[in-house]
Amino acid sequence: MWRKTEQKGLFFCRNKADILLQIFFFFSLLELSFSEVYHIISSSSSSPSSSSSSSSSMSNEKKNPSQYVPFYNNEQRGIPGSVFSFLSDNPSMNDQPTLIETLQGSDPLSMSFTDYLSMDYNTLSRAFNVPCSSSDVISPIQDYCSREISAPAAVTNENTSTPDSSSISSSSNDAATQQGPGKSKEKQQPKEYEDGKKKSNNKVSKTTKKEKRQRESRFAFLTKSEIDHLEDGYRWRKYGQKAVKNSSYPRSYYRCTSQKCTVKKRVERSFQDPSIVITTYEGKHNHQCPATLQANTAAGLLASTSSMARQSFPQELLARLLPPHDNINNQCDPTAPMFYQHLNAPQKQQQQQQLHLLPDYGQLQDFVPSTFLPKQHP
DNA sequence: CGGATTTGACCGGCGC
DNA sequence: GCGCCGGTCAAATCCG
Repeated sequence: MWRKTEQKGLFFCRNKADILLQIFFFFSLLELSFSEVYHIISSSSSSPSSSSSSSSSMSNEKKNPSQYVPFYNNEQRGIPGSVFSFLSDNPSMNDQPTLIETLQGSDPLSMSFTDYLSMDYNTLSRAFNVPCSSSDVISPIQDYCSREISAPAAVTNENTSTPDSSSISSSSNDAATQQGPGKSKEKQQPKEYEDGKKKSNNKVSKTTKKEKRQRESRFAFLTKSEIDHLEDGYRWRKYGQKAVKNSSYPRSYYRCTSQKCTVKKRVERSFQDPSIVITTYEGKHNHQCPATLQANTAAGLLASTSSMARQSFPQELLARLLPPHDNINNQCDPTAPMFYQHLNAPQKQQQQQQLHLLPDYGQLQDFVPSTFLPKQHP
């Protein structure tokens, strides 16, 4: 599925913040919150403090956020620092504001990864204490975003100038706002939440629409790809295509094919850089990712209950996902063979063979550099 | 033949 | 009120 896009060169981690954003994006697709992920980590951790934390305690009471948010800067609070240790590899980390401190006024436990994806890139960068050059960050649509979600902003980098790189962007507003000068910003999707209703039944008051509008989560990301419709593990049905003003590339509209799932996405190409695909997701899936389910079933990892299925996957994922410092430090090395696009033919073949031996992680296989994946021992 | 895609028509919001 | 535009519908068409 995503292997197609890998061959075209999909994601490219430029720095730690990019990696984090991609991880966040993945977890957002799983609709996992920090607390859920931390619980998954802690339940498998060998440390006494974390292994003793039970699921019941998690669900029954709301404790200090520092106990559940892995980015909290204090291992003495029971955080499995090794898991997210790459986030604090800076010796002066203790002097830096933690994610919690940075996100003043936010309840980290109540935030999903989707919420974090909606944060400002600078905020994330500060919170994670990762470098973020000024040229990496643009916030051209923050004003628009404020209409819908409290503090989202575009998250991307300058890599449109680097041919083989791609960026990941998070925003609650319409990705099309990045395309053209201004015109669309005030007119973005006033009725896109009226999905599935007959036109004759669409007489909904403005206030109702506004309320519904605020409930929907939405984010967009940019991908350098020759393929318009990127596989993300979910099944989509195309229900429309429109020409985009000031762009020679059409915009495609997709709807999740799962029953009662109202998630939609739009796919379009940037008219400024046609090699960039702008994918805008809207809403949250009310079901599991079919690709994940399939992979877990095939690998015999799928538990009988959906809750176990949700946990087993990221639990293993996190153990594999987070690399040692050396790997992280190498992310900025453009020569590092992290993705197919950087591999020569034999390497690509080898990588592809390895991937075929692995469980299908759906979109993760594209988010996570191949070096993060477990090595296959004969 | 059933599901997915295409594509023209239609609707509603918004600016003028 | 009118026209533009984004978003959606649904019949026609395609395809495995």
